[in-house]
Amino acid sequence: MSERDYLYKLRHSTSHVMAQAVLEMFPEGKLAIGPPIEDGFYYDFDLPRPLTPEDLEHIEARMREIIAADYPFEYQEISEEEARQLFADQPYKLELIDGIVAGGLDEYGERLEEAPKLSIYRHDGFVDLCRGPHVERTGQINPEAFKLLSVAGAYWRGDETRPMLQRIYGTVWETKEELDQYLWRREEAARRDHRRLGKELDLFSIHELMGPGLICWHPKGARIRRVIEEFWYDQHYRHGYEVVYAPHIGKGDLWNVSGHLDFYRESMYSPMDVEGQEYFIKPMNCPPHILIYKTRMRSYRELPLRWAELGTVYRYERSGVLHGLLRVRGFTIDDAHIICSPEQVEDEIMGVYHFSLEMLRAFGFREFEIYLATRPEKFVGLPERWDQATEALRRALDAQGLPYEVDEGGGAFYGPKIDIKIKDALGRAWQCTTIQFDFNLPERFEMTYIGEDGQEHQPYMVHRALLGSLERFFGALIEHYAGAFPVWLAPVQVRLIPIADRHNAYARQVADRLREAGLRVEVDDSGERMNAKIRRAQMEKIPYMLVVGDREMKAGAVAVRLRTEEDLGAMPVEDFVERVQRVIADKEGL
RNA sequence: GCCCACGUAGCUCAGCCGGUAGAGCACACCCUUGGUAAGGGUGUGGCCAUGGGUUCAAGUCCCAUCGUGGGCUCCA
Repeated sequence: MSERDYLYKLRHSTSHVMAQAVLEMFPEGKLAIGPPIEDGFYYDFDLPRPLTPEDLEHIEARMREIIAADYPFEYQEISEEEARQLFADQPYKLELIDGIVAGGLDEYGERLEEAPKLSIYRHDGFVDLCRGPHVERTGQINPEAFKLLSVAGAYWRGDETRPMLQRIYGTVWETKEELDQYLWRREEAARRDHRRLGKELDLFSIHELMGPGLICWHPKGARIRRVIEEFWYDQHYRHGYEVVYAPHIGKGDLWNVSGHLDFYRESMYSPMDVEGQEYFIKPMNCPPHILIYKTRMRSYRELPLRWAELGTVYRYERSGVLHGLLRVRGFTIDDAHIICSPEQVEDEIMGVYHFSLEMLRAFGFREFEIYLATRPEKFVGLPERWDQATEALRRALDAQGLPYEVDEGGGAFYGPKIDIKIKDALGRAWQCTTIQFDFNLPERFEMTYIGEDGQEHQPYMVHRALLGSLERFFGALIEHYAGAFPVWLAPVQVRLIPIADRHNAYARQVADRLREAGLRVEVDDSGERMNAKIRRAQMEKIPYMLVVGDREMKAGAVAVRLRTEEDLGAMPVEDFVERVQRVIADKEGL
């Protein structure tokens, strides 16, 4: 959203109107910042007491009065002195002024490009330090088209060592219709929330008794996981990978060599004592893969080695960050490590990137956010190697021709990376694919291979996950399809619905035939009426409902109803099998 | 971890100003055998998250803990 956009101005202006209303309620309140954001705006305040939902109603009501009064927004450039005087009792504003004057920092603490300039916006009695731009008058805000949504805690400048402020989120649009549409979108997103669908569709559960962030996969969720895993193994063998398996715990010495105890300890669980030795649950899969590499002398002729593992790891995550399947404490990475020569690394990166998009597309994802994350402040390895590696990643991205953003300083301490994200139902982006260079481990484990020249060389190592983790990817899949999985993934593909009990035997006979053809089938022989059976199958989002009664029994047929409510009428069982097998092979359609 | 809110039957939720717990769905049994989204009846089911406190009396008020949700910070 550009600063020139009307919506940007509208949201920014609404945020000021809200701040005025809040300050009138709490004259001693302190203002932090209040920018427009995607779909709305927020404003951070330091207030004498927590806000309640009722407060939001009062604030909204007062905002409507301010809007109705149609005050003009007035822009004014001021000197540093004037600014300091004006905001003398607003410590956060003073800090902002310090930033702008001293370092040319904007309200987020980011460096400003243009020369620092102090300006304010006024309307009615309210003044705010602000670059603008704004709409001309408060009356331009449609009182029917805004809504305050929630109050949340937020650290001043996003720094957890600074004070916790109260943030009010709001949304505003040009028309009431647009607001209603937005609110409807939010409700729709909540309806397809993977946590809700996971319960409704009996896919997975999380238990207080088990521990937060630990997932139990139910039979139906596990069915889907198995399909994903089988497809994944198949694709990896096709792409020249080998599969390896490694233990889930390892001695402290291993994690010392790898550097995890130095760099990653805060994400690792406390050690367990085994005969006086410390063992740790693995937070990553790389070290054992390297041990496999080091079991013998390696020749350049073997490279590249591509070793994959669906490796389950456990990481400590702060309790507040856990989120359904998307952020958990135990998860299975669809991991692989590519060990290759420096000359091979660019092709390997290219190959992984291509493979990744192929994989994500197979699961129906079409929109991605792609990032190239570069060297962070804290890093290991030589800067020249970083540059070289970053360039290799950049060339791979350019070759594919998809738009990407550069995340400056967002790389891991051991190497630059490419990340691919997909979005969840509420618009939050979640990382799936990550392709990262690793300058650290080959060094630490003294990995070598014998080159064409008969000398020892250190190989390059690329660490990559395509789906990210099976848990997170499953969560994204659930939301993406709102639980109506494509046929190849659906835990139950076909439900047989006998009209009366006398059709049960025929239904079972058909089910046997379908199972023989490799389909996942269930017979609903509950004593319910057909309508109830259909309703139940419909709510379970089963792709095919096969109704069988006297007519079908006589004809050796099935009456096919799709979950889209389309009725295909009766067809011979073999025709149905053929249709479904085609749909499964296509990975789409019904 | 931090801020705020929440935690009542397997699920979704009522439960007033403190006076000993309720609905729908699900589940079990009985009747019904019905052609494309809920047939009817009967019944089972609750340590009101956990532990303290206030009170004659706590699902209800207070505190702590655990868990969940919305955010912040951090990550696959």
